[in-house]
Amino acid sequence: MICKERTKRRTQCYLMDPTPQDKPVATLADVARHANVSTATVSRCLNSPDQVVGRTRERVMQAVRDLGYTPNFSARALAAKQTNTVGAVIPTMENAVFARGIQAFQEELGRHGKTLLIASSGYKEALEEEQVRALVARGADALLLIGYHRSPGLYAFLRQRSVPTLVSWSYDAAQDQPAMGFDNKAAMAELARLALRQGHREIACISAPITSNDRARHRVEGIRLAMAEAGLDPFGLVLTEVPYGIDQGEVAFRTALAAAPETTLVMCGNDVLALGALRAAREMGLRVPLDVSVTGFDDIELAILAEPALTTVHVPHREMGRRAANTLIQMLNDGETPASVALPTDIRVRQSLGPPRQKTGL
Amino acid sequence: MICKERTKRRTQCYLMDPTPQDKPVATLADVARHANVSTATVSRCLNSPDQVVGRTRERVMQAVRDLGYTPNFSARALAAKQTNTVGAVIPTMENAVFARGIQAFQEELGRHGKTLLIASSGYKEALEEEQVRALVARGADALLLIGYHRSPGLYAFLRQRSVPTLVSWSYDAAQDQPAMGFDNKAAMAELARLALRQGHREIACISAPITSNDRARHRVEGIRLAMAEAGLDPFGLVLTEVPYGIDQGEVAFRTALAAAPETTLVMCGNDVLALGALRAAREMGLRVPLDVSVTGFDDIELAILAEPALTTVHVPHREMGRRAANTLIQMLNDGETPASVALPTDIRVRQSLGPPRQKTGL
DNA sequence: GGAAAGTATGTAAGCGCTTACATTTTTCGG
DNA sequence: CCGAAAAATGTAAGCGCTTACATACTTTCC
Repeated sequence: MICKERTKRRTQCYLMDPTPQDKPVATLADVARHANVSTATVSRCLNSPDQVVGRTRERVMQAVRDLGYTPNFSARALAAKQTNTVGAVIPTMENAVFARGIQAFQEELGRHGKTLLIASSGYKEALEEEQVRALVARGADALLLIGYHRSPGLYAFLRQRSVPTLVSWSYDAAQDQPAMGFDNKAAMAELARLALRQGHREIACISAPITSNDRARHRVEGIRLAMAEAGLDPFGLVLTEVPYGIDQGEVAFRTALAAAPETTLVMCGNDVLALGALRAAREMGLRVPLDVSVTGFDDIELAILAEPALTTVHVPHREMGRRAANTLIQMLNDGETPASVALPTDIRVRQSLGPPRQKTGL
Repeated sequence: MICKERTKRRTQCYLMDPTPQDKPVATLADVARHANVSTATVSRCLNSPDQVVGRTRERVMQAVRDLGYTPNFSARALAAKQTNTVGAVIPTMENAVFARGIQAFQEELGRHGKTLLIASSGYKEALEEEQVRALVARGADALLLIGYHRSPGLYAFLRQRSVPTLVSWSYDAAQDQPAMGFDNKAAMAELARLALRQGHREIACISAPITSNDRARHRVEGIRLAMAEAGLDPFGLVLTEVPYGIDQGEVAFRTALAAAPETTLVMCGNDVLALGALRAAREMGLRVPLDVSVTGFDDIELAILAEPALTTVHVPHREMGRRAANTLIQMLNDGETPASVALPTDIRVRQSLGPPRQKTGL
């Protein structure tokens, strides 16, 4: 049972609730008393052990063990004005892509003694802003954010609080915000060029909503760029925007094909949508890639397991996470703004993309 | 640039680094001064607004806005001795199952004004213990843990610190630790019974390492239970233990079939391993379920997309996460230990399980 | 109109730690 | 063996907030 009514002196808790486990938790001062040194010495033992002579250190460490002392994080953060914590706001953990990148990010941070605080925004801009502010209030020393798109006010806030911030999952040479990402537009354009070379002309795109999601927007732009290069009208692209999810991909595929039955290629903004599209195609009795080709983006583990295996853009998520961590740590140490990095992506050609069906006197 | 050398008076920072963004962040006291009230009043405005009369409140809130004040989390936590933070240690975020449950957990916590702190242990017991201690040191008011298996010392620590703790993803009536989970053994036994009824006798199991993972162990036990019920030797089960991952499932499938070529059914400890098994089967030219049946556990989204679709145990992960959040919040409020809950699971019969092949005079 | 009771606000003592500066102890060259 | 420099340790002032208790101001009711 918890001692809820806070009372001035902790010992009074005993009166109200004398359960044995409510023994007050050991503090630095307890350790100091037990080891017969000052609190400063204990603190030094914990934070910079080599400033303390061996014999004393032993004694203090023994006291720490005896009392089962654990430093209080809040007190430490308050006094030292740094938390060794890095925050990250991602759209959702349910997207394997973020889970993978963030896992690597966290592992690398851990290796450097930093802790990761994750928040998710559900792809909602307002919620993201809230989460960012919450992480800063909690003392995040640095921040990892996904994509560039967010209010100028938020960027200003981050600058005012001097919180080193790194953008990820995106790379845009035109932006001056440092990033560790990849060029969504170029990557998707390359995939589109490949498809166009195979003869596709009637193209549909299933994408996440593009207004507040630069990754999604850039991918669509990539398709349009390739179409323009090939002499097609970039606005001939049939675009269907849906939220994230396999089901959504399924729905969107039906919508798109209903709107444009001539479609021979459906390029999806990510693999999850593509998987949904594949499912819809199967249910509709369309053979992939004979009747219609489908492509994805991300190269999640399941892309290769799908039937047919998904042609997609491979993104080095783990490497991105790892390197983002290193970059952020360096920003923290040097206080310098690093140059943005565009990680290379490459196309994984598999079965879901083939030449378009011959026009049989339709 | 960050003012790194800490100096006694903040203003001295200016001397070393007069960049404009280093303007000191507004504190409670600043707000109080600006609104011409005491810090206590400001604090009350923020935490229990109805204790403050309207006119004063307005004035304070205006000051808060004017100064762009954000409360300092560490200071608040230190003074109030509570953080409104719940911690969770999961094996890995890369497992969609945890991602999904935790996402729901977080959403529900958010609805109640609590923040989630996630750590991952990589399925390593020692690391998990470390993470738990770290979360407690950071002031987690409560904890969500996966499975029962952990050192008694850790449980003792949690009790001593009176941190309400809920076990999840597991349910065992024999344990007195409160849980919001499901009965892994019973669920797997049911699936095994179904398979046995179809005539399978040569069974292999691909599982995560079972020594320090009660979920995995209970699932294996479930298979053995069903085998025993059917008059088979429970230790005739060919068990292959591998780490988590599609690739691992693939490897394990080959190993298992090499060791026991007669196998007609491969029951996997989770869907990811099963997906790997499916892939291996395909590569080996085995038809599923004609030559060999495969089952999974969890019912991840992709189970239905696999070829053939995976017969598996459906687990209500989102509901589990949501209810775990509610239970934990209740524990926090009442200080009472709730009864454990076993959520119902059910079998999703799909194509990957069929009757065993006829013995053709092998 | 004034005492009692209730409301609103202020005062100030911590919460558990870090760290600048002061003091004590050790080391070491001459 | 002495004194100065270096190393180890101690002292105490915060960090930014909450909250028990004190005080001031309103109501309420006889």
